[in-house]
Amino acid sequence: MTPDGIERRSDCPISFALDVFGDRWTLLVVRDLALKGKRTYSELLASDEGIATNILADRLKRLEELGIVVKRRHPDDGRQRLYGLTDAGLDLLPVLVDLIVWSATHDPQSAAPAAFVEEARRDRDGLLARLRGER
Amino acid sequence: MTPDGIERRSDCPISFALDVFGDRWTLLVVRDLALKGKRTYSELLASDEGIATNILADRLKRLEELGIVVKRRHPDDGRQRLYGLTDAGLDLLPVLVDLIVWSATHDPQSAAPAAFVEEARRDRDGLLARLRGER
DNA sequence: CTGGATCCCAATAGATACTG
DNA sequence: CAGTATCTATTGGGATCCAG
Repeated sequence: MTPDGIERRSDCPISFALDVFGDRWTLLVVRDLALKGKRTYSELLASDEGIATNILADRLKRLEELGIVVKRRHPDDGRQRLYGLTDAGLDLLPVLVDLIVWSATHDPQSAAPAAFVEEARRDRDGLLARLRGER
Repeated sequence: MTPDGIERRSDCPISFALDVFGDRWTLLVVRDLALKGKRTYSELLASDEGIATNILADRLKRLEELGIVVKRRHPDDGRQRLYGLTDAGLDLLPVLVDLIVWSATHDPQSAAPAAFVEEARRDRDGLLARLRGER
């Protein structure tokens, strides 16, 4: 156990990334914040994959502790919280784009948007800059 | 359940990728084959992270079924098997490189090789081409 | 010997019911 | 609405067994 709360299995950077994202839900939360414009707990809870509420709460807390997500109060409605990505979270956009391209290429049933994939292949840097700017 | 044995939680390509790689071990096996030059079961078993033998056997079987890994007999020693990546496996190199860069940037205790990370930032395409060629 | 398969059991993840 | 509690299912570590 280290100061940031991650149990490192080795000093390999890929291993560290898997200690953070190596489960079936964490990166889906990041996806919803990074690419789907979701901001509130209920929006995140209504994912297509049907994330359970305890899992969502756990992952949001963990991502917040890791400095990947920030939680704020809604300026108008004090009950609501707004979730967003930090710079460290936005830096995951390359990983998300790579995963989309890989799945589009190798999943026989891929439903990845063709225009997005084509742009990712042709002008990856431009796409990433645009996605980052949209936040 | 689909023909390829993956249970899709949705038709999202990121979700599909996580259905395949969303655990703490699968991508470590890919890493050892893609970047560490490991080829045999015993070499893979001796990872820094201490993968258990049942987990390694399970992940190799799964990756083979998914067309990401190929298993052959050793030409000289019939007892040994040689594992390697298919093209679909090599196409994960971008993901691995992105994860290394992300960890190098955001892990306060990162031990990522500085020269590798610098090259990934400066000439990502060149690095990927070279890594692919080395296999 | 290498490359697994199997089993037991502990630990963790996750679905569902419930609460402030 | 935004979580917590509880209960169950799955994963994984470690030992052992087995086949070529």
